Amino acid sequence: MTTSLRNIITRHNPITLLDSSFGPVALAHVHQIHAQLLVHGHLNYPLLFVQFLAAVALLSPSNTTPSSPQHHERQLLLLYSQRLLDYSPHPPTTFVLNSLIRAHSRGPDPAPAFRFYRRLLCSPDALSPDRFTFTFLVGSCGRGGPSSAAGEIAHAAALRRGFVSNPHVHSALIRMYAQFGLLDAARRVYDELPDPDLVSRTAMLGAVAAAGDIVLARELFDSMPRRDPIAWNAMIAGYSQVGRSREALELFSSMQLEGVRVSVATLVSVLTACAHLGALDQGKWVHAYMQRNRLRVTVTLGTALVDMYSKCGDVGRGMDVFWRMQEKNVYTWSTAMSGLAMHGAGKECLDIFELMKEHGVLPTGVTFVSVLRGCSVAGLVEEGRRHFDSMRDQYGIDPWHQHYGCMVDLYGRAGRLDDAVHFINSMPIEPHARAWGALLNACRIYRNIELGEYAMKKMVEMESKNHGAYVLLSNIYAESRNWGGVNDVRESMKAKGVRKEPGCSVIEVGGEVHEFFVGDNSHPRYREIEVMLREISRRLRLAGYAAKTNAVMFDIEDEEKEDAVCWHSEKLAIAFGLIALGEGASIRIVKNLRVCWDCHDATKLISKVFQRDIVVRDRNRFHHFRDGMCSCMDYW
DNA sequence: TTAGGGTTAG
Repeated sequence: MTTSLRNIITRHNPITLLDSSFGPVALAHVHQIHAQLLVHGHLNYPLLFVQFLAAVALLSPSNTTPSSPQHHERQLLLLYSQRLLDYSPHPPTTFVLNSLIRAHSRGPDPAPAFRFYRRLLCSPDALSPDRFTFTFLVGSCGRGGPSSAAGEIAHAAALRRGFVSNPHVHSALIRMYAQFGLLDAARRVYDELPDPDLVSRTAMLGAVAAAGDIVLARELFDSMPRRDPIAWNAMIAGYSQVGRSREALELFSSMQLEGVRVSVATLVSVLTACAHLGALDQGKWVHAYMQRNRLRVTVTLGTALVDMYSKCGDVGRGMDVFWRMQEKNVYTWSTAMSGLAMHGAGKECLDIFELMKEHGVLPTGVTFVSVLRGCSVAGLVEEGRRHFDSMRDQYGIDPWHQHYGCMVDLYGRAGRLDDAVHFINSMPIEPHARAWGALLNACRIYRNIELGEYAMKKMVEMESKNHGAYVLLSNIYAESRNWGGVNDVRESMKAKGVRKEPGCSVIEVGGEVHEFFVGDNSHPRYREIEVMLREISRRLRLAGYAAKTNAVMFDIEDEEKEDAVCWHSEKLAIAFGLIALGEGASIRIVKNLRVCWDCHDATKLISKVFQRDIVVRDRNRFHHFRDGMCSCMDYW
């Protein structure tokens, strides 16, 4: 081809219209462009033919939700590019096959990528795979299926042909083994290079966050000769993923102090940390930062924002964000549903579920956890049963332990204890401790000692050190003033060396997170807190409240009952909130355990006597206290 | 003409 002809073709090249920066391309466009190329005879030129094929193939890779219209479209584009290859007048080149391997590498199944790899090896023109081939081929492994065999084959081939030290292949291998959870294998690859580059170091750091070894991850981070924004993100994400949320936020502060560029990925991890901590002020700050810097609200970022608002107690604002989001995926819908269920808005949760289905989004197992919780908090037993049955019948999802647990909870909360027991007995899988736990909680609500003892026995058989079982049973006895029973539980805990997880409540004041443990006097403003606690007791007593000392049995080791009630971590946090927050500001607490009856009653009364809205997130759900009432209607 | 690391729901 002469240079002038090439220029003309390039200038009017319709293939450039397939560039992904033009946004989604419909198959119809591809047909049009194909027709044009044919009419003008452009496809006779191998270069343009190859360019066209590669462009079509590259339109397809993306993580679309199976069965979504976009997914279908992309599958058709993949088929289209394969047809082009099959009917090509030109022999395939490594570039063309690389393009197809890459196109398949983003999908859930590495098999088609390997098909094209074999085609490359068996080509009559004796083509050889190159560094690009292995980057894509390795990248296709690790996402789908439990088998790491394909990945090992790709690794071996890359090794044989000497491509492992290519930085792209090297980092792809580390990431692949990390995705299989094979940390040792990732480490061996990492150690093969004497001086891995920043990308490989970050991949290794990510592999060590994912495996939960946060200390080693931090060592890797600190030992990096140089760090770019992605390395910072990886470390922040690591903290966030293992629940070390405070460290995540601290590192985010350092990142800003050092003037490192903040990206969407950073903010997603920061929002996750805020959601975990219940740090609404900091979460709001991130939202404002996004608006100030006009950051594009991607699906992931928007979803993280919805989650943050819901988990920080402001589900209304979370739903505002949700409705404004242009693009929603199954994560977004499930997050919103989970938030609504957590706040007791079961009916709304189910409405969103219907809307999601109308939008053609396929629910996952996680979605159904929210659906069933929504039914549970709304007391919709039959509807819950229908949804549970539809999981397998309509969507081919085998229920997980969690779904069975939700069903027991659903029957139990509705007072249908017999149905709950029957459900457990008819489970096709071995009932797990949580299922018995849900039954035990129902026995607490409905004060069924006999069944409660049985559920507890089953629960302890499975998890002998599950302190939750002991606490629940102890409460059942205490509620019925069966002090002998309470004592037995206490002795049995001591004998088995079971310790109750210490209660911890967190409250955010002025963007700072304050943490309180049971009987904790380490806070710098403890003196004032103590005075406020006395004031609370005085005013509650005036209002006719007597502490329910039986709930003290939560604190198995504490002998001073009356005092201990006052010292539960959420009371400390509430007292601090009353002191440190402005007049009328609502108090938001995040607690690691379930709220006990006494704290629940006391908080209701505090909300009335002090005229304060109090929002408590406990292990399971939210409680909105206002004017002496709680949104859970004493049902949790 | 092709490339690697960080990002969401229970």
